[in-house]
Amino acid sequence: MNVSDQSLANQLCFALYRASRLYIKLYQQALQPFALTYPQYLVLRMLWEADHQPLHTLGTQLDFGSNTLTPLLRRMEQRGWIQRRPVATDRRQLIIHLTDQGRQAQIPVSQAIQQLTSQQQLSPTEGQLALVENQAIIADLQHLLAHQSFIKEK
Amino acid sequence: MNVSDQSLANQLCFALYRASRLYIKLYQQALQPFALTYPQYLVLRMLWEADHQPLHTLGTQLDFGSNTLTPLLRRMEQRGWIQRRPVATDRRQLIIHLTDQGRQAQIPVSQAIQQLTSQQQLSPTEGQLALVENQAIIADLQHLLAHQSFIKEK
DNA sequence: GTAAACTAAATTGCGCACAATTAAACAGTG
DNA sequence: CACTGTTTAATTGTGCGCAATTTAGTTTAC
Repeated sequence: MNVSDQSLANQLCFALYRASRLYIKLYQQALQPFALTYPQYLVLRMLWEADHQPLHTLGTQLDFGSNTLTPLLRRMEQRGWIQRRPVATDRRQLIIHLTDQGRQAQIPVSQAIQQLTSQQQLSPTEGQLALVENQAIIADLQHLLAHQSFIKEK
Repeated sequence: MNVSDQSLANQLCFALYRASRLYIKLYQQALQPFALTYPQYLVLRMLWEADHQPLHTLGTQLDFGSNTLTPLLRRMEQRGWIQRRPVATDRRQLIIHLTDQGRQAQIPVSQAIQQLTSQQQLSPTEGQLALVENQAIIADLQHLLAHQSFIKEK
């Protein structure tokens, strides 16, 4: 963006911030009966897709560091969704895998989400467009932030 | 959205979540020299626009409750950006107004933000489009959430 | 083979977000 | 005036996010 677009960036950042919080609030309504939070649901979805992932891999996909994931996964283990297992070959790593409870939650949790998201009035076409636009923003910001931290090291 | 769009909603929610976090991370880089956080910057911008606002009004505009604003404003007062004054006519209310430091920060803070956001490669046209799309999502979600809480009360 | 560089998880500390509750003050009604 | 309902801020408790650091383990270079 060029120099005259302060206001656009401000509006866009704020819109993303509000939209994200509202969307998560909607998801939390569906997740509340399961005592799951949105970030925990994200972890479950990753594991439903591919079980037995190292903590590090989950972090890469969700853009979470160990400082976020370690306590989050501890809570999820306490509540019986997952288990955390050390790796024999590399004792730094931790493999996360689903419990039976975690696996069996997939269908009812997905249904609860669907029950709410299906009530959205937004057309799928507009949703698709928003998705593409926001992914472009993500790519742009990732590039910019990577470049910034490169500058900082100098 | 219709029932077949679980995956779209999931992707959209996650994209908003990631984009929001990345954008805020960019803003925090600009705000760090001033020891300001992004939500604190939002409050400052509201007050630069219109000083002497009640806590409640700030909360409405930013979609924050008193449970978020009360400690946030306390920290901002401690750091000299604002002052919190009781109202004579209604002792429940609290008027927030800028200090000299808070007023004088407008130009340097805005410049620091501009310095970073101007480096975005995203075209203003695309930014505009994303803004419009996301505002539609916000409106949709607000409507849906308001309706949901109406159901809950029954 | 071992010192240095690297990698991964955990820890620490702070500041949000937000649900739920409490407490205080105000406004309207009979 | 007392009563009821509403509005507003504050409080409490939980769970992220994330910068910065620490600890432990592994790989690489010499």
